[in-house]
Amino acid sequence: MKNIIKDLIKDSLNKNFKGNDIPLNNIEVNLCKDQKFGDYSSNIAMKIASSFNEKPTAIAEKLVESLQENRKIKKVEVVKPGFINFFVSEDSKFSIVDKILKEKSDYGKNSVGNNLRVLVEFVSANPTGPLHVGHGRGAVFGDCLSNMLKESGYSVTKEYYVNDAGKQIDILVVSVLQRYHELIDNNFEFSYEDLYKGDYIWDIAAELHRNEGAKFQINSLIDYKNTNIDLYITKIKEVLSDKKFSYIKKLCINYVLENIKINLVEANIDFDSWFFESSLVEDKSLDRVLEFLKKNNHTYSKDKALWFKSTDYNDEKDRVLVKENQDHTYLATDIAYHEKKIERKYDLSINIWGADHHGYVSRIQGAFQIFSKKRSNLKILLVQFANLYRGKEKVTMSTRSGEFVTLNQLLKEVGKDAMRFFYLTRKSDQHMDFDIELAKSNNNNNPVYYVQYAHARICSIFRQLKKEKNSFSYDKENLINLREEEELNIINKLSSYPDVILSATKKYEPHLITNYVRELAQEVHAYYNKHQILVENNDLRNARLSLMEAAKYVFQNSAKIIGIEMPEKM
RNA sequence: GCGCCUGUAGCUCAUUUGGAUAGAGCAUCGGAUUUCUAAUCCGAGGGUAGUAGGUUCGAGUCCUACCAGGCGUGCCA
Repeated sequence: MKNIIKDLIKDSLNKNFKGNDIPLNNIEVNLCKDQKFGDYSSNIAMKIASSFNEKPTAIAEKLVESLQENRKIKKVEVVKPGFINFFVSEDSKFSIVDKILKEKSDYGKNSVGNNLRVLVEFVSANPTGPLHVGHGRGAVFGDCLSNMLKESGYSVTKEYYVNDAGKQIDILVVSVLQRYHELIDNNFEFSYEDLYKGDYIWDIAAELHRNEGAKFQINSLIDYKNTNIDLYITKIKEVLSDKKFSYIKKLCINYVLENIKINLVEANIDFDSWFFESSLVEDKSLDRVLEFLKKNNHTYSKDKALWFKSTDYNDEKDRVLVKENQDHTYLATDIAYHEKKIERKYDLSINIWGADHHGYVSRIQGAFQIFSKKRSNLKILLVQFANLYRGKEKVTMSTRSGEFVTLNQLLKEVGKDAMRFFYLTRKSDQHMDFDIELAKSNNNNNPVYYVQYAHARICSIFRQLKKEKNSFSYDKENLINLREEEELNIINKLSSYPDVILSATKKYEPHLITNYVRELAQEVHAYYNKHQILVENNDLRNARLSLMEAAKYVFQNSAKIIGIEMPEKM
């Protein structure tokens, strides 16, 4: 509909201002907030008024006069500052119901994606412990965004980047070894301040002990108790042998990743691909990328370290790729990983990061630019953390101390649907507060129930219809019976759904969809309360049922994108 | 210090690439069910959009300064 109006305006512009410099491809047509202004409006007259030195209203009048007749437009008006308001004919409004009933689960889809290959990388939490609520928002955001992109015709791969090669993993191994030795021999003092302390460390140690006995016991490290952690790790690898250390490492990573996968599945998130940092070292991609950077003058050596000239790309300072001790940094493998994304021929890479990583954006964008020559191919979206509250008390979290609320706990407390919906009601770059107590104690205040209830009510109507031994038969001609204000409101809402999907996708803003579906639920509840759907008159009843059936599809289609259930009964 | 993000009703947040009277939910108060599910609906009160300027037909939205909060500023990941 928007496009039809745009074309009409374009045509009229050509008639009136031919030869002049008018942005024909940039005509704005928007849905009206208020019904009294009509259904759609355009501000084109005000936009171009200054360049013709005429009053906006005068230009608007001129444009309206030469507008072509169209049976879908009932009326066109010019209002005060210079808006042109369009009133859509009833016929054309009803046709949206017909369209939905024909397209069903396809209603809302579009093809702007044109099958472009998109890689969405998200969560990517270090496999050093279970996912906690800090990861939740990004996880849900990334998953929903992927669903939206699919709906818009992109070919989407969801990927989790597993940091299994760095120092943090070694610390995890040491943490497990510590508990393992406590299980074998309490006198073995293996303490170190910075180790991981969660219960899962005990679980892994116990599994190791159960399966392998005392095979990994070591006795000669007490002298290194107070050295720095790097030295400590090196020493352990030496005493234990690299082979045994790697064995335990593999065990740890598998254990933690399994746990993460289970959590994600419970949150209705599944990944297409798990990319391991270690593979970049093993297949020499890292070496290759470092060589390329060196050769092309993007690096230099200083203080026995290799530096990346990230200041060439808006970074505040240059960054180290290879440390003095010849270990590579996280950045080095991350650059190799992004080079790999280009090599894997994705048209668009989307990274979803916690907002605390924003300082990292320019250096990765810079590196990406070096390999792709096109900056626009990498989109980095930052998701603000949700502050977690229990009542008035803020919950502080730290993976190290082991004091964190896991994603699993949150899922159990508030449920998958509520969690996903709640996370998605806010713009992702906006800080948000998540009060667990409120979400737990006040289930009926949760917006997700409001939406699901609207859908369940519709289903209930159809159940009642069956009970009355009646049936629903659809006839397009019947739709003219929909004359109530509430019915037209619902029709308007339903017709804007494809636009919402499109603009949510373009702007990477899933919250537009949760807002939309809540508004639709509101219209449906209001209608349900005021009007009886199962009326005596066959034509009217079928018309109303058609409308409800259409609404049902839109509820289901948006629920699929949001990733929640739409129960038939509550 | 420097950089990025944020500031909208008592609280949590919306506000469609700058549009018409800034909207929801929660909380408060008052109503609605012989009816397809009351997890619902209808109504009321509640605002200097952090502050001060600027840009223009028009600013919560863009620009500048200041104030307040968050994050970043590692040869950590």
